[in-house]
Amino acid sequence: MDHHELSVGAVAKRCGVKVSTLHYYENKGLIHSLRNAGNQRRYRKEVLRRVAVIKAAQKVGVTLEEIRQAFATLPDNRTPTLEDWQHLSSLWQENLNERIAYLERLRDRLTGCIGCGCLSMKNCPMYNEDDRLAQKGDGPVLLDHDDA
Amino acid sequence: MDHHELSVGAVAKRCGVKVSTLHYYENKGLIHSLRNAGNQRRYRKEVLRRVAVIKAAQKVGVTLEEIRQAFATLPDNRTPTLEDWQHLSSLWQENLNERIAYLERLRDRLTGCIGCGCLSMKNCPMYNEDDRLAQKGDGPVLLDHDDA
DNA sequence: GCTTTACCTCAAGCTAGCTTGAGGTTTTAT
DNA sequence: ATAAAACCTCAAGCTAGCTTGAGGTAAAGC
Repeated sequence: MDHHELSVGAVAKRCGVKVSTLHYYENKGLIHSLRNAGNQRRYRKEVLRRVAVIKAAQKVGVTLEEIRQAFATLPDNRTPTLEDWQHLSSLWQENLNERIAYLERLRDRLTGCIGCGCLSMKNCPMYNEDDRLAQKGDGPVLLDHDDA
Repeated sequence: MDHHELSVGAVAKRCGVKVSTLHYYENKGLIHSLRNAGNQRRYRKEVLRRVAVIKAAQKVGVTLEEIRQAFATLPDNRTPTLEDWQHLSSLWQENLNERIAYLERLRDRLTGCIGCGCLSMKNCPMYNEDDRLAQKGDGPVLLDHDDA
Protein backbone atom coordinates (compact mmCIF):
# COMPACT_ATOMS: atom_id res chain seq x y z
CA MET A 1 0.00 0.00 0.00
CA ASP A 2 1.23 3.42 -0.90
CA HIS A 3 2.63 4.77 2.31
CA HIS A 4 1.19 8.17 1.56
CA GLU A 5 -2.26 6.75 2.02
CA LEU A 6 -3.49 5.35 5.27
CA SER A 7 -6.00 2.55 5.61
CA VAL A 8 -8.84 2.95 8.05
CA GLY A 9 -7.23 0.44 10.36
CA ALA A 10 -3.97 2.36 10.39
CA VAL A 11 -5.72 5.62 11.15
CA ALA A 12 -7.72 3.97 13.90
CA LYS A 13 -4.61 2.59 15.49
CA ARG A 14 -2.70 5.83 15.34
CA CYS A 15 -5.58 7.89 16.63
CA GLY A 16 -6.57 5.49 19.35
CA VAL A 17 -10.11 5.11 18.09
CA LYS A 18 -12.05 2.22 16.62
CA VAL A 19 -12.58 1.71 12.95
CA SER A 20 -16.29 2.07 13.52
CA THR A 21 -15.70 5.48 15.00
CA LEU A 22 -14.00 6.64 11.84
CA HIS A 23 -16.86 5.31 9.77
CA TYR A 24 -19.18 7.18 12.04
CA TYR A 25 -17.25 10.43 11.77
CA GLU A 26 -17.22 10.12 8.02
CA ASN A 27 -20.93 9.57 8.01
CA LYS A 28 -21.39 12.70 10.04
CA GLY A 29 -19.21 14.68 7.68
CA LEU A 30 -16.36 15.23 10.12
CA ILE A 31 -13.69 13.49 8.11
CA HIS A 32 -13.37 12.48 4.49
CA SER A 33 -11.74 9.66 2.62
CA LEU A 34 -10.92 8.52 -0.87
CA ARG A 35 -11.49 4.99 -2.05
CA ASN A 36 -9.04 2.65 -3.67
CA ALA A 37 -9.83 0.30 -6.54
CA GLY A 38 -11.35 -2.21 -4.13
CA ASN A 39 -13.60 0.39 -2.50
CA GLN A 40 -11.59 0.58 0.67
CA ARG A 41 -11.05 3.89 2.40
CA ARG A 42 -7.74 5.65 1.97
CA TYR A 43 -6.82 8.65 4.08
CA ARG A 44 -4.23 11.36 3.78
CA LYS A 45 -2.12 12.00 6.85
CA GLU A 46 -4.09 15.17 7.44
CA VAL A 47 -6.85 13.07 8.83
CA LEU A 48 -4.74 12.28 11.87
CA ARG A 49 -4.66 15.92 12.80
CA ARG A 50 -8.33 16.25 12.07
CA VAL A 51 -9.19 13.42 14.39
CA ALA A 52 -6.85 14.88 16.99
CA VAL A 53 -8.75 18.15 16.84
CA ILE A 54 -12.04 16.33 17.13
CA LYS A 55 -10.85 14.46 20.19
CA ALA A 56 -9.49 17.59 21.79
CA ALA A 57 -12.72 19.45 21.17
CA GLN A 58 -14.80 16.62 22.53
CA LYS A 59 -12.68 16.66 25.61
CA VAL A 60 -13.58 20.21 26.34
CA GLY A 61 -17.24 19.39 25.82
CA VAL A 62 -17.93 20.41 22.24
CA THR A 63 -20.43 18.20 20.45
CA LEU A 64 -19.67 16.53 17.15
CA GLU A 65 -22.22 18.69 15.43
CA GLU A 66 -20.58 21.84 16.73
CA ILE A 67 -17.21 20.54 15.64
CA ARG A 68 -18.58 19.85 12.20
CA GLN A 69 -19.94 23.36 12.00
CA ALA A 70 -16.65 24.78 13.18
CA PHE A 71 -14.79 22.86 10.49
CA ALA A 72 -17.28 24.07 7.94
CA THR A 73 -16.32 27.68 8.64
CA LEU A 74 -12.77 27.00 7.51
CA PRO A 75 -11.81 27.88 3.95
CA ASP A 76 -12.40 24.89 1.74
CA ASN A 77 -13.39 22.89 4.79
CA ARG A 78 -9.69 22.33 5.32
CA THR A 79 -8.13 20.54 8.20
CA PRO A 80 -7.37 23.25 10.76
CA THR A 81 -4.02 24.92 10.29
CA LEU A 82 -2.19 26.19 13.34
CA GLU A 83 -4.02 29.50 13.04
CA ASP A 84 -7.36 27.77 12.56
CA TRP A 85 -6.71 25.66 15.59
CA GLN A 86 -5.83 28.68 17.64
CA HIS A 87 -9.00 30.39 16.62
CA LEU A 88 -11.26 27.43 17.22
CA SER A 89 -9.66 26.37 20.43
CA SER A 90 -9.97 29.88 21.81
CA LEU A 91 -13.68 29.73 21.20
CA TRP A 92 -13.87 26.35 22.81
CA GLN A 93 -11.85 27.59 25.72
CA GLU A 94 -14.48 30.18 26.39
CA ASN A 95 -17.06 27.44 26.41
CA LEU A 96 -14.99 25.70 28.97
CA ASN A 97 -14.67 28.82 31.05
CA GLU A 98 -18.39 29.26 31.06
CA ARG A 99 -18.95 25.71 32.12
CA ILE A 100 -16.43 26.09 34.89
CA ALA A 101 -18.02 29.30 36.04
CA TYR A 102 -21.42 27.65 35.99
CA LEU A 103 -20.22 24.76 38.10
CA GLU A 104 -18.57 27.12 40.53
CA ARG A 105 -21.74 29.07 41.00
CA LEU A 106 -23.54 25.83 41.49
CA ARG A 107 -21.02 24.69 44.06
CA ASP A 108 -21.34 27.92 45.95
CA ARG A 109 -25.08 27.71 45.96
CA LEU A 110 -24.85 24.13 47.07
CA THR A 111 -22.66 25.19 49.95
CA GLY A 112 -25.40 27.48 51.13
CA CYS A 113 -27.98 24.79 50.66
CA ILE A 114 -26.08 22.25 52.65
CA GLY A 115 -26.53 24.37 55.69
CA CYS A 116 -30.07 25.31 54.93
CA GLY A 117 -31.52 22.12 53.57
CA CYS A 118 -34.85 23.64 52.78
CA LEU A 119 -34.75 22.63 49.12
CA SER A 120 -37.76 24.76 48.55
CA MET A 121 -38.50 24.89 44.88
CA LYS A 122 -39.60 28.43 45.38
CA ASN A 123 -36.86 29.87 47.52
CA CYS A 124 -33.83 27.66 47.39
CA PRO A 125 -30.97 29.11 45.37
CA MET A 126 -30.28 25.60 44.10
CA TYR A 127 -33.09 25.95 41.67
CA ASN A 128 -32.42 29.43 40.50
CA GLU A 129 -32.12 30.60 36.96
CA ASP A 130 -29.02 30.75 34.85
CA ASP A 131 -29.35 27.08 34.22
CA ARG A 132 -29.48 27.59 30.50
CA LEU A 133 -25.79 26.86 30.63
CA ALA A 134 -26.39 23.47 32.10
CA GLN A 135 -26.25 20.56 29.66
CA LYS A 136 -29.93 20.42 28.80
CA GLY A 137 -32.97 19.87 31.03
CA ASP A 138 -35.16 22.89 31.50
CA GLY A 139 -35.08 22.92 35.23
CA PRO A 140 -38.10 23.10 37.43
CA VAL A 141 -40.93 25.42 36.70
CA LEU A 142 -42.16 27.37 39.65
CA LEU A 143 -45.78 26.73 40.23
CA ASP A 144 -48.21 26.65 43.03
CA HIS A 145 -47.14 27.00 46.61
CA ASP A 146 -44.33 24.96 47.96
CA ASP A 147 -43.99 23.28 51.28
CA ALA A 148 -41.85 20.26 50.52
CA MET B 1 -59.36 13.61 47.43
CA ASP B 2 -57.82 13.51 50.87
CA HIS B 3 -55.60 16.55 51.03
CA HIS B 4 -52.95 14.54 52.82
CA GLU B 5 -52.41 12.53 49.70
CA LEU B 6 -51.14 13.99 46.50
CA SER B 7 -52.05 12.76 43.05
CA VAL B 8 -49.31 12.26 40.52
CA GLY B 9 -50.45 15.31 38.62
CA ALA B 10 -50.29 17.46 41.72
CA VAL B 11 -46.80 16.27 42.54
CA ALA B 12 -45.70 16.85 38.98
CA LYS B 13 -47.02 20.36 39.02
CA ARG B 14 -45.45 21.25 42.32
CA CYS B 15 -42.09 19.74 41.45
CA GLY B 16 -41.97 21.14 37.99
CA VAL B 17 -41.61 17.76 36.33
CA LYS B 18 -43.82 15.73 34.04
CA VAL B 19 -46.05 12.97 35.20
CA SER B 20 -44.07 10.59 33.04
CA THR B 21 -40.95 11.56 34.93
CA LEU B 22 -42.52 10.55 38.21
CA HIS B 23 -43.56 7.25 36.73
CA TYR B 24 -40.04 6.82 35.54
CA TYR B 25 -38.53 7.62 38.92
CA GLU B 26 -40.87 5.18 40.58
CA ASN B 27 -39.87 2.54 38.11
CA LYS B 28 -36.26 3.15 38.94
CA GLY B 29 -36.94 2.91 42.64
CA LEU B 30 -36.25 6.55 43.42
CA ILE B 31 -39.67 7.38 44.76
CA HIS B 32 -42.57 5.34 46.07
CA SER B 33 -46.30 5.63 46.00
CA LEU B 34 -49.41 4.07 47.42
CA ARG B 35 -52.47 3.28 45.36
CA ASN B 36 -56.04 4.29 45.97
CA ALA B 37 -59.06 2.09 45.34
CA GLY B 38 -58.98 2.94 41.66
CA ASN B 39 -55.28 2.05 41.32
CA GLN B 40 -54.16 5.61 41.05
CA ARG B 41 -50.94 6.74 42.68
CA ARG B 42 -51.16 8.66 45.91
CA TYR B 43 -48.13 10.34 47.39
CA ARG B 44 -47.27 11.66 50.80
CA LYS B 45 -45.89 15.16 50.90
CA GLU B 46 -42.48 13.72 51.60
CA VAL B 47 -42.19 12.91 47.98
CA LEU B 48 -41.87 16.60 47.17
CA ARG B 49 -38.70 16.80 49.16
CA ARG B 50 -37.46 13.60 47.66
CA VAL B 51 -37.93 14.88 44.17
CA ALA B 52 -36.27 18.13 45.18
CA VAL B 53 -33.23 16.23 46.36
CA ILE B 54 -33.17 14.24 43.14
CA LYS B 55 -33.29 17.40 41.09
CA ALA B 56 -30.59 19.04 43.15
CA ALA B 57 -28.34 16.03 42.87
CA GLN B 58 -28.87 15.78 39.14
CA LYS B 59 -27.93 19.37 38.85
CA VAL B 60 -24.55 18.76 40.34
CA GLY B 61 -24.06 15.85 38.00
CA VAL B 62 -25.06 12.82 40.05
CA THR B 63 -26.73 10.07 38.04
CA LEU B 64 -30.10 8.65 38.98
CA GLU B 65 -28.50 5.36 39.82
CA GLU B 66 -26.07 7.03 42.19
CA ILE B 67 -28.91 8.92 43.76
CA ARG B 68 -30.83 5.71 44.23
CA GLN B 69 -27.84 4.14 45.90
CA ALA B 70 -27.39 7.15 48.11
CA PHE B 71 -31.03 6.96 49.21
CA ALA B 72 -30.60 3.27 49.85
CA THR B 73 -27.92 3.99 52.45
CA LEU B 74 -30.40 5.92 54.55
CA PRO B 75 -32.12 4.13 57.43
CA ASP B 76 -35.30 2.59 56.19
CA ASN B 77 -34.71 4.18 52.80
CA ARG B 78 -36.24 7.29 54.25
CA THR B 79 -36.54 10.59 52.55
CA PRO B 80 -33.41 12.52 53.50
CA THR B 81 -33.73 14.46 56.72
CA LEU B 82 -31.78 17.65 57.12
CA GLU B 83 -28.82 15.71 58.42
CA ASP B 84 -29.09 13.17 55.65
CA TRP B 85 -29.19 15.92 53.11
CA GLN B 86 -26.15 17.54 54.61
CA HIS B 87 -24.26 14.33 54.48
CA LEU B 88 -25.25 13.45 50.94
CA SER B 89 -24.82 16.89 49.54
CA SER B 90 -21.36 17.13 51.03
CA LEU B 91 -20.40 14.03 49.13
CA TRP B 92 -21.91 15.42 45.99
CA GLN B 93 -20.13 18.67 46.50
CA GLU B 94 -16.85 16.85 46.43
CA ASN B 95 -17.88 15.35 43.14
CA LEU B 96 -18.50 18.80 41.89
CA ASN B 97 -15.16 20.00 43.13
CA GLU B 98 -13.40 17.22 41.33
CA ARG B 99 -15.22 17.98 38.14
CA ILE B 100 -14.34 21.63 38.44
CA ALA B 101 -10.73 20.79 39.11
CA TYR B 102 -10.69 18.48 36.14
CA LEU B 103 -12.08 21.13 33.85
CA GLU B 104 -9.61 23.67 35.15
CA ARG B 105 -6.70 21.39 34.44
CA LEU B 106 -8.13 20.82 31.03
CA ARG B 107 -8.46 24.52 30.43
CA ASP B 108 -4.90 25.12 31.47
CA ARG B 109 -3.63 22.41 29.23
CA LEU B 110 -5.72 23.77 26.43
CA THR B 111 -4.15 27.16 26.94
CA GLY B 112 -0.79 25.61 26.35
CA CYS B 113 -2.04 23.75 23.35
CA ILE B 114 -3.52 26.82 21.76
CA GLY B 115 -0.06 28.23 21.44
CA CYS B 116 1.58 24.99 20.45
CA GLY B 117 -1.00 23.45 18.17
CA CYS B 118 0.95 20.26 17.72
CA LEU B 119 -1.89 18.05 18.91
CA SER B 120 0.51 15.18 18.92
CA MET B 121 -1.17 12.17 20.42
CA LYS B 122 2.16 11.26 21.93
CA ASN B 123 3.34 14.55 23.35
CA CYS B 124 0.46 16.94 23.65
CA PRO B 125 -0.72 17.53 27.21
CA MET B 126 -4.26 17.61 25.85
CA TYR B 127 -4.28 13.87 25.71
CA ASN B 128 -2.63 13.15 28.98
CA GLU B 129 -3.83 10.90 31.71
CA ASP B 130 -6.13 11.75 34.59
CA ASP B 131 -9.05 11.54 32.23
CA ARG B 132 -10.69 8.93 34.34
CA LEU B 133 -12.58 11.80 35.85
CA ALA B 134 -14.05 12.72 32.52
CA GLN B 135 -17.59 11.55 31.86
CA LYS B 136 -16.77 8.30 30.15
CA GLY B 137 -14.80 7.55 26.97
CA ASP B 138 -11.47 5.90 27.52
CA GLY B 139 -9.43 8.47 25.70
CA PRO B 140 -6.87 7.68 23.08
CA VAL B 141 -4.50 4.81 23.41
CA LEU B 142 -0.92 5.61 22.63
CA LEU B 143 0.29 3.39 19.88
CA ASP B 144 2.74 3.50 17.07
CA HIS B 145 4.58 6.67 16.18
CA ASP B 146 2.78 9.89 15.76
CA ASP B 147 3.35 12.59 13.22
CA ALA B 148 -0.07 14.01 12.64
C1' DG C 1 -3.01 -20.91 -4.01
C1' DC C 2 -4.87 -20.69 0.19
C1' DT C 3 -5.88 -18.78 4.53
C1' DT C 4 -6.24 -15.19 7.46
C1' DT C 5 -6.92 -10.55 8.32
C1' DA C 6 -8.82 -6.31 7.00
C1' DC C 7 -12.29 -4.11 4.87
C1' DC C 8 -17.17 -3.00 3.03
C1' DT C 9 -22.45 -1.72 3.96
C1' DC C 10 -26.46 -1.48 6.39
C1' DA C 11 -29.31 -2.25 10.27
C1' DA C 12 -29.90 -2.72 14.85
C1' DG C 13 -28.36 -2.22 19.66
C1' DC C 14 -26.54 0.32 23.73
C1' DT C 15 -26.79 4.02 27.84
C1' DA C 16 -29.25 7.71 30.26
C1' DG C 17 -33.14 9.96 31.14
C1' DC C 18 -36.97 10.69 29.74
C1' DT C 19 -41.21 11.42 26.38
C1' DT C 20 -44.90 9.88 23.41
C1' DG C 21 -48.62 7.13 22.06
C1' DA C 22 -52.16 3.56 22.15
C1' DG C 23 -55.83 1.64 24.36
C1' DG C 24 -58.43 1.62 28.39
C1' DT C 25 -60.15 3.11 33.35
C1' DT C 26 -61.23 6.48 37.11
C1' DT C 27 -62.26 10.89 38.91
C1' DT C 28 -64.07 15.26 38.66
C1' DA C 29 -66.90 18.86 36.99
C1' DT C 30 -71.16 20.40 35.17
C1' DA D 1 -75.74 11.49 34.01
C1' DT D 2 -72.53 12.53 31.11
C1' DA D 3 -68.47 14.50 29.32
C1' DA D 4 -63.96 16.03 30.08
C1' DA D 5 -59.80 15.64 32.44
C1' DA D 6 -56.71 12.84 34.81
C1' DC D 7 -55.03 8.50 35.48
C1' DC D 8 -53.34 3.56 34.34
C1' DT D 9 -49.86 0.18 31.74
C1' DC D 10 -46.83 -1.15 28.42
C1' DA D 11 -44.11 -0.55 24.41
C1' DA D 12 -41.69 2.16 21.51
C1' DG D 13 -39.22 6.44 20.37
C1' DC D 14 -35.76 10.11 21.14
C1' DT D 15 -30.65 12.18 21.49
C1' DA D 16 -25.59 11.51 21.30
C1' DG D 17 -21.97 8.93 20.17
C1' DC D 18 -20.79 5.09 19.22
C1' DT D 19 -20.56 -0.36 18.96
C1' DT D 20 -21.96 -4.86 17.29
C1' DG D 21 -23.38 -8.13 14.03
C1' DA D 22 -24.55 -10.19 9.64
C1' DG D 23 -23.32 -11.18 5.20
C1' DG D 24 -19.99 -10.43 1.80
C1' DT D 25 -15.42 -8.59 -0.66
C1' DA D 26 -10.46 -7.30 -0.83
C1' DA D 27 -5.80 -7.50 0.46
C1' DA D 28 -1.85 -9.56 2.64
C1' DG D 29 1.02 -13.29 4.35
C1' DC D 30 3.13 -17.77 3.67
